[in-house]
Amino acid sequence: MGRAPCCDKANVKRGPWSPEEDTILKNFVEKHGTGGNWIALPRKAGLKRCGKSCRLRWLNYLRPDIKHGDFSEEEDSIICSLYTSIGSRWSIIAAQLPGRTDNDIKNYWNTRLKKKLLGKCTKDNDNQQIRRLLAKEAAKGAGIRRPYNGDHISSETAAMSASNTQSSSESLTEPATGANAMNSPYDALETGNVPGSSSSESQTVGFNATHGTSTHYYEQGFKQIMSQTDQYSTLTSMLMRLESNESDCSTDNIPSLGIDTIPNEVPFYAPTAMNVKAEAMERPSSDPQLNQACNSMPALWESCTSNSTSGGNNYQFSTLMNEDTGNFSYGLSTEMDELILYRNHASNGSILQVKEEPDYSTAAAYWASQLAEPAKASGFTATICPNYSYILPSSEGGIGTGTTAQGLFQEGIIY
DNA sequence: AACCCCTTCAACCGCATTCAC
DNA sequence: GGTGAATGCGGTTGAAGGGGT
Repeated sequence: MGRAPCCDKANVKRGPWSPEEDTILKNFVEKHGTGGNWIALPRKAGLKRCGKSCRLRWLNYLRPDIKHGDFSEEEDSIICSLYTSIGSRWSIIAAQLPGRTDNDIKNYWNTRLKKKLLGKCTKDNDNQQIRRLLAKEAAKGAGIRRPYNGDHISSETAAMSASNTQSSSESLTEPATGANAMNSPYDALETGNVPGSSSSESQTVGFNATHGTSTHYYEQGFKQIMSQTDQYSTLTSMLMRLESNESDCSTDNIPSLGIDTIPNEVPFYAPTAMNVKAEAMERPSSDPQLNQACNSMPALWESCTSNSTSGGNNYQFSTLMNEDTGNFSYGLSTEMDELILYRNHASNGSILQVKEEPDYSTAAAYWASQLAEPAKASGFTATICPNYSYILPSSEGGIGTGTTAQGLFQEGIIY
């Protein structure tokens, strides 16, 4: 049996609101407020409307601070940026655009903005291009970075939902400051002026958390890392999805969580310059250049992957491609990065079994001694990755979020 | 003038979440 | 803690209007 209707459908008017109805509703709400009860409001106001309909009419049309009319370039950028970061969470996006309603923004995106971006794409590679355009549109606008920096991950949902109360969280539109500030991620890419890349800042990479459970561990670890990225909110939502399905996080079940579809979705290409795509662990790759790299180092690859799945020192050899530049970089990630990935390989299958301390020094040394030269010899450029994340395919057990190159680069090991 | 197609956007619907008891 | 009601949210629908033929 379905849910009981909220009102008597036979006795309520539906369809467009008349000016008279608007006047009645507007006068009533301005005089009495909503009384905290939309269901009872139409009866009190003398309207033959469903309470939900009244609420919608008021919120989307009648309330005094509604802004009608065309969207500005800045608003476009904000929408692009947030859509790229968090997807179709229109109420959160609307909270960043005073006077705009979620319905407005949703309609605007679906009918115009998306087409505007698509119009710039060629027919052959729309998906690739729209991602890049989104990233670039987003990078143009509003300095939206690190949207939830400083908040406990578990409180993200609340912070997002309570969109009007941001006292404890950083405003979405407030530009990043301090070591994390960056005019545009593209700037960093072009200039090599990587935040946190100086020697004095290199020690900030690592994880200071003391560890109880993996949840605590990656909350702390990811918070620290992702506070330096544009992708914090994206990854947070991803992690929360996994957290909510903890008991199902076996290797076999990862695909059922839908995680392996994420890389194809626009929202998971956050508005960074990098759009780094992970090709790691997916051999053979569709990319010949990547295959060449992998094939030139089979022993290393096997060594790394076998170590990774053993539950021991989980160093992961990764080959990352920067979609914007076409350059490749090599990385070596430690357990922090593969928390999601490798917890599935733990002998008992428990996600709580993770190594406590990611060891970037060792990882970096390993890179330097074992991987850097072969990488160089293969003719690949190690691209500086100031802030990035990557998403691994599920073929080897799930997804991971990467900080490998960042850690290594900040250690000053790479070139 | 009539018809068709397309775009826009207000409104609806059903589900999820929150709230009150 | 459980339950039902209220609210919030995002996807979808369909009426209205504009432009082209």
